[in-house]
Amino acid sequence: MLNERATANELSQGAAGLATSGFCAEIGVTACRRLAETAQIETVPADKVLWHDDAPQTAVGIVLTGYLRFQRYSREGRRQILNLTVPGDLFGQETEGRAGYTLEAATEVRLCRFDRRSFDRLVADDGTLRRALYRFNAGRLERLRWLTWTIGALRPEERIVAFLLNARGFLPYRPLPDGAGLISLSVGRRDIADLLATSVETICRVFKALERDGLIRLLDASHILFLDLDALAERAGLPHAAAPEDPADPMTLVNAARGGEPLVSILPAWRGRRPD
Amino acid sequence: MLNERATANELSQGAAGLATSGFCAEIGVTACRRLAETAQIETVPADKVLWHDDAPQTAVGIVLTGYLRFQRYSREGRRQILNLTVPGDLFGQETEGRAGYTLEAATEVRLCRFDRRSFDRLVADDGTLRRALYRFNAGRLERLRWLTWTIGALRPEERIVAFLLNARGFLPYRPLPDGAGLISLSVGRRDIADLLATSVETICRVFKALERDGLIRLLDASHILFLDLDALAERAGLPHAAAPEDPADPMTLVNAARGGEPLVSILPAWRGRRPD
DNA sequence: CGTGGTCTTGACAGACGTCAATAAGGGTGG
DNA sequence: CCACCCTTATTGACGTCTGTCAAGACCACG
Repeated sequence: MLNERATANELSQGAAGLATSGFCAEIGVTACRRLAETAQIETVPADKVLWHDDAPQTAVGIVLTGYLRFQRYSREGRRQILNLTVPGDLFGQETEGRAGYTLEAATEVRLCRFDRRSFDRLVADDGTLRRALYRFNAGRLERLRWLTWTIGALRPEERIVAFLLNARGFLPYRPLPDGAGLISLSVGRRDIADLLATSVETICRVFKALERDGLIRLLDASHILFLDLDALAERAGLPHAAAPEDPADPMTLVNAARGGEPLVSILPAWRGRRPD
Repeated sequence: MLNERATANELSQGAAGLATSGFCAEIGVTACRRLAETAQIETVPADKVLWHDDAPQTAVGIVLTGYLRFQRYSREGRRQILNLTVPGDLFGQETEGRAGYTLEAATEVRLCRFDRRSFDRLVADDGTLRRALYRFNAGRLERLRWLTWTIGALRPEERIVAFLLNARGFLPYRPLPDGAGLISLSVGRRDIADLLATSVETICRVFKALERDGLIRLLDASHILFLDLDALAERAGLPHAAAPEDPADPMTLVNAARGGEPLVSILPAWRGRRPD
């Protein structure tokens, strides 16, 4: 694990890597600078537990790259992921987890930690930060609503397709000139399954079915080529073709920040191939 | 529909009817008094639409009695209820509903409306109110987490039982001396089904099964006698018997306020009966 | 080149949603 | 006060979706 003292410069480097609607971009320059004083960049491996209910950690920070899962188990071992913390998101700010929630790294994660005490003090002082926090929480609620609605009102296949579509907002994604797009599923099947309340097997089957129908193309286990976005939206049971990028999608509201994966590298290798 | 100008007195009457953890109790006397100036008590019938996405209503207020449902439909007509607004809850404060949400009365509802403009101004002025708002939103998030987890990680039967148990926190409920309890399901089966992402038929079957096993007793369609709370908790797949009233249950955090139904009236009629 | 983990595929069973018919209330008007 | 009707709840029968189990393929890593 990599620990280092973050200079203000490094932090703003990190912040610069985040897209415009990341939390960092909202809080204003002054707050950002004051936070930087206690910030430290850290890299944690996948599956590391950052926080669970009986360990009142002082973990507050922002995810720079990678993904965290906020989850809870049922007694019979079924797991439900309540939130995917994506690059640009604040994490650990919630004190209210009295139930058995845990916060874990879903992938290797680079994050920027703040001293809890300083953070709280800063929140008390800085109205801009407080307002940003408020807006962030509103976004978090909206995201959870999307998830709940998806799980509750859509069938597994629809869920999975809907997830693929709005994953464009927070997973490494690159639109291609011909209307297609390439996405990188950097989180594992298991996590996707437990987010969408389905099974990894069903995910596989749906993926293959979509490929058979020519809507997507599976390059490898973690790279999918979207061939027909409209047909996908149709299949997801969405009102209409979800707008490619900009609005309407609650998930993208908070996270325009992407994973920062070198998505280009895999592209050339597959570029010329016919869809045979 | 009943419209009247609320005097400060009437409002505090209404507020007095709310239990301690209702939103009203949190905002402090001054804010409460200033709100009362523009408040008006109103009674709306069941199924009345209070708000939907393309009608940017100025509806802000507090539910005094009855229940609101905050919901969204899928294209195929499946509905998911995202939140039950219970007595003591603030409603309408969320501006962020760009998706096709609607807010409707699930039962006949008595509510206390505020002028949106005054309310917003008051929020800007009063720090206490703002903090209460923040806490309220945190509670709302926690409630939604509970729902999501319940839908995602529990099977239909478990969901239904879990719902029954924590409905003690927000539906008319009266604990009985012998450890039993009487609850009034003032919201219809359909709404419960769409909240828990299941069907009314399944709810019926589960109820009957629970009655066969002696865990509950169905007095009539909307009144249930809890006979064995521990066994119910077990059946719900909960870690242990959920505490009767006070803590641990996210749903009760925000709403200790109950429905205010004359629950006593039905009681004597069934009291002496053997469980045959 | 083994080994463990994740992903994929197939076979299978059962839970639960859907459809349809009946029962039970609750309200309204004669 | 009864008859009627319409909504909601209940019960039964049925089919299928999808989760589970088990085996195999595919990587990535050591």
